[in-house]
Amino acid sequence: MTSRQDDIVRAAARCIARQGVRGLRVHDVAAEAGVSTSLLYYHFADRDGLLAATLAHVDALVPEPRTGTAADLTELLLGEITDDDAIRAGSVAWSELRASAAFEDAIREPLARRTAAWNDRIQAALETAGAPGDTAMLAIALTALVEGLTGRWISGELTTDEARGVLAGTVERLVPAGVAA
Amino acid sequence: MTSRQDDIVRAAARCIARQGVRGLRVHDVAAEAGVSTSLLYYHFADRDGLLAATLAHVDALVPEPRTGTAADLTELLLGEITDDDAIRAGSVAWSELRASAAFEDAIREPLARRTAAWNDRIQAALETAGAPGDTAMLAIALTALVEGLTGRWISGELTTDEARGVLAGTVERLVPAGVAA
DNA sequence: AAGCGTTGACTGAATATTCAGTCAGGACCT
DNA sequence: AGGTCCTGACTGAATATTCAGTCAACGCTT
Repeated sequence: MTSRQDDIVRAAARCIARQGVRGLRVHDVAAEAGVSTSLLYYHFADRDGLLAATLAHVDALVPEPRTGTAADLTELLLGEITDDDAIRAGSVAWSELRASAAFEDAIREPLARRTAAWNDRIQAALETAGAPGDTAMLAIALTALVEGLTGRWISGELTTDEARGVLAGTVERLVPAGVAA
Repeated sequence: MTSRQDDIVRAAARCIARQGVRGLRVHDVAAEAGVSTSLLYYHFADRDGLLAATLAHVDALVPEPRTGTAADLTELLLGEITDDDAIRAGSVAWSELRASAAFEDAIREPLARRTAAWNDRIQAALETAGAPGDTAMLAIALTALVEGLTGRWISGELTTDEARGVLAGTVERLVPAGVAA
């Protein structure tokens, strides 16, 4: 991956955050990267190839799951919903990918892989915290809850604070009090 | 609404279930309905008009919120995730709309209205059931959880039974045992 | 060092494709 | 005849894709 390819892929990621996968225009990507449209076709086979490279790039950006400590759990989850622009852009892209997965087989596998990693990370945090019961199930529920709240958040139905409040309140109810300390 | 209009609207709904709102092509709708593209423009002003009629149609299919009884709560929520084709198609469309709302202002308001009605219904069920605490917040959390799980379900990461299992298990944890009885 | 051939990166302009939307008119009714 | 429902053929705008050719840099020869 040359630096120019990298520029293009990063530009594509920004465009996706703004317009969604299906709103992605090669012309826009070229403009965003400050190169000619043709160059995209020099470096990538076609629009789909560019898309694949961009997904791989975004995928690689996510830090590897670390084993969380007890204190991390709530923080880990709340970290997905903040006023940080990069976080919000990531959430928009994620939500877009999630919805697109129903129609485009190509993105299911990477999406599933990342979801699984996220679930594992949350489950590890739950177990470190000594949460009782089926922690695997609980982890899925928590990450799904975050995704659901994120959807409300980015579609403007909940403010950042409201979404965070609901999330924090629910975690408190789901995971016995001592754990969050 | 003539029967032909109805055919078209139903065809559009099927197309949306397959391709999503943003993947909806008027040509495909016409083919699905077995009529010419031109006829769509005879019956509807434009693509957006067709879309609006289709959304209204789908909307009308959803039963009016009734005051739920205690026994209803879990059932009410689980009803969103079943092997019924119509339910699944509705979920796909809903998820698509939710993701699109980040990019298209036009659909935010109707989406928010339906979400609010759904939240109210769940909150009412919670109160009838005598659930303690902030029932408004809990209702939001539960509906958001359903949306999150639905996303996993329609993107193939969870089977119907797995999604239902996680949902049922989480409701049980969130709402004190006696309530579900 | 100066000339020469070659290559990889890149561009502008042209072309191909996709798609919503239009229009003139046909069929069928009353 | 006149209205209603309907169609096939078309258009224009937006978009993706291709292509011929430019340019700077590099190695090789003398």
